[in-house]
Amino acid sequence: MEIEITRAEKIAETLEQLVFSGQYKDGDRLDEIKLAESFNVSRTPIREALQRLVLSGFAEQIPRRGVFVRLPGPVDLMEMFETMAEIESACGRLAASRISDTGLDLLRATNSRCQTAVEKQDLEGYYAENEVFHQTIYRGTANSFLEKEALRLQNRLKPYRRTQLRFRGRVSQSMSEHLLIVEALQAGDGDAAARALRDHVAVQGEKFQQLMVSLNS
Amino acid sequence: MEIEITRAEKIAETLEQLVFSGQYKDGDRLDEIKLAESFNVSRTPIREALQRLVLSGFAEQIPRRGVFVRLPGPVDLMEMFETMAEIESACGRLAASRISDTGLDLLRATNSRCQTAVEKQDLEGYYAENEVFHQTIYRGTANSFLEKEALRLQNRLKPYRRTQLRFRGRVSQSMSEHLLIVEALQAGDGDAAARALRDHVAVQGEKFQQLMVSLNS
DNA sequence: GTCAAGATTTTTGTATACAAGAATGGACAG
DNA sequence: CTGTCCATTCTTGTATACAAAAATCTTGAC
Repeated sequence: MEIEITRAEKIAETLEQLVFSGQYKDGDRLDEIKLAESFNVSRTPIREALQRLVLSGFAEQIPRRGVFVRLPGPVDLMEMFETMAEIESACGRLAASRISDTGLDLLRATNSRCQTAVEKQDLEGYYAENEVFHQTIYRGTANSFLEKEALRLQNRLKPYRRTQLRFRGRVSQSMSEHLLIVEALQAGDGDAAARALRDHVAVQGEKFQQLMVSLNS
Repeated sequence: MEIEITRAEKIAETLEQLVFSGQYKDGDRLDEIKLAESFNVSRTPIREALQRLVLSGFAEQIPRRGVFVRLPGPVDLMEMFETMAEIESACGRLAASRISDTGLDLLRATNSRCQTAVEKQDLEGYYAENEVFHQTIYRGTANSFLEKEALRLQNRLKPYRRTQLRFRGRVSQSMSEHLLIVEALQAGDGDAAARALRDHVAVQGEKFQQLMVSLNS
C-alpha cells in the first residue's frame, strides 16, 4: 500500500467508497460546496478528487454543469463482466506458461483457504480469498501492465461480484471451476486455462443477468 | 468528437500530445509554474491537466515533489503490446459472432483502402486506415466497454506501432494477416478470429523488440 | 393561471494568496 | 577540503477571491 499524503487523494478514495457503497444514486450531482463542508476542506482538493472519480469512470463531468455519479446499468455491467472474462482468460493463457512454482503453491493454498471458508459458511472470507486467487493468476502472467489492468477491472466489479453467490450451489460450483483452472495452469496448458477462466468469469455475468431479470419481473 | 470547453481539458490534451511527440524525456519534471506561464493561465488548470496525465499513465506524481513524465521503457512496451494482442484477440472472438454485415462491408472497404495506400507508398494513409480497420472490429464486439478499453490502449500505443513498419515486407505481411482476420470474422469463427488477431498484434510487439535489440547493439 | 423575459442567485472555472514541506546554498566544524 | 547542519528559497498543496455561465426566481403580460 502506498502512503498517501495529500488530502485530495484521501478524499478521492473516500468518495469512491461512498459511490461504491451506494450512498449516491445514478445521476446525483456531487456538490463541490457541500462536499467541501462535509470534509472540512476547501473546494480545491474536492475538485481534484472529483476529477479522479471522473477519470476512473465512477462519475461524469458536464462542463459548467458539475459532476454527476454514473453508476453502471445492467447493460454496462454485462459488458464489464464479459470484458473481465476475456481479460482473465488472457491472464490464464499467459500465466499457464509463466507462473512460478511458488505462484502455483500460493494458488493451491489460497484455494484451500477458500474451501475452508466455504465450509465455515464464511462468505466474507470466501470473497477475500477468491480475490487473492485471481490476483495470483494476474501476477502469474509476468506482465505487470496486464496485471494492473486486471486489478483495475476486478476492483471496479467488486461490488457486483458477490451477487452471483446468492444462487444455490454457485459457491461449490465455483470451487470446482477453481480446481480446473489450477490444473490447467499446472499443466501449462494455455488454451485450457484461458477457456476455464473465461467460463468461470462468464458464469458470474450470466448469474448476474439472471438476477437482473428476476428483479425486473 | 466532444466539444471541450474548459481550458484545463484543452491543456491536458496539448500536454498529452507534447509527451507523445517526445518533447519531454523520461523523468522530466512538469513544472507547474513554467507550464502556467507558457500556457498563459494560472496554476489551477495546469494542475488539473497534470492530474489527467497522471491518471492516464503518462506521468507519475510524487506527493509534495511534483509530476514527472513517465515514458514506457522497452519492457513496459512489450507488456503493453502483449496486452493489446490479448485484447484484440478478445475483440475478434466476440466480433466473430456479432459483427453486422455493414460492419463487415466497412472492414473490407477499409482493407482495400489500406491496400491502395500500400500501393501508393502512402504510409500515413496506411496508418490511418489500419487504425480504422481495428476500430471497426472493436465496434463489432457490440460491447462498448470493451470497445473503449481497446481504443484507450490503441491510442496509448499509437506512437510505437509505426516502428514495426520499418521492417521490409512487414506491410504486405500485415495485409495478408488482415485478410485472414476478415475471413475468420466473416465465417463467424471466433477461435480463428481470436488467433489471427492475437498473432497479428503480437508480431508488432516482436518486431518492436527486434528493433530495440538492434538499437542496443 | 400560465408562460416568458429579465434580474438575481448559485455554481463552476480560474486566478491569486497563503501554508507547509522539500530543495538549495552557505557557514562552520573537523 | 569535505561533510553536516541550519537558514533561505522554491515548489507544491490548500484556501480564498473573483469571473463567467447556468439555474432559479420574480415580475408582468396575456
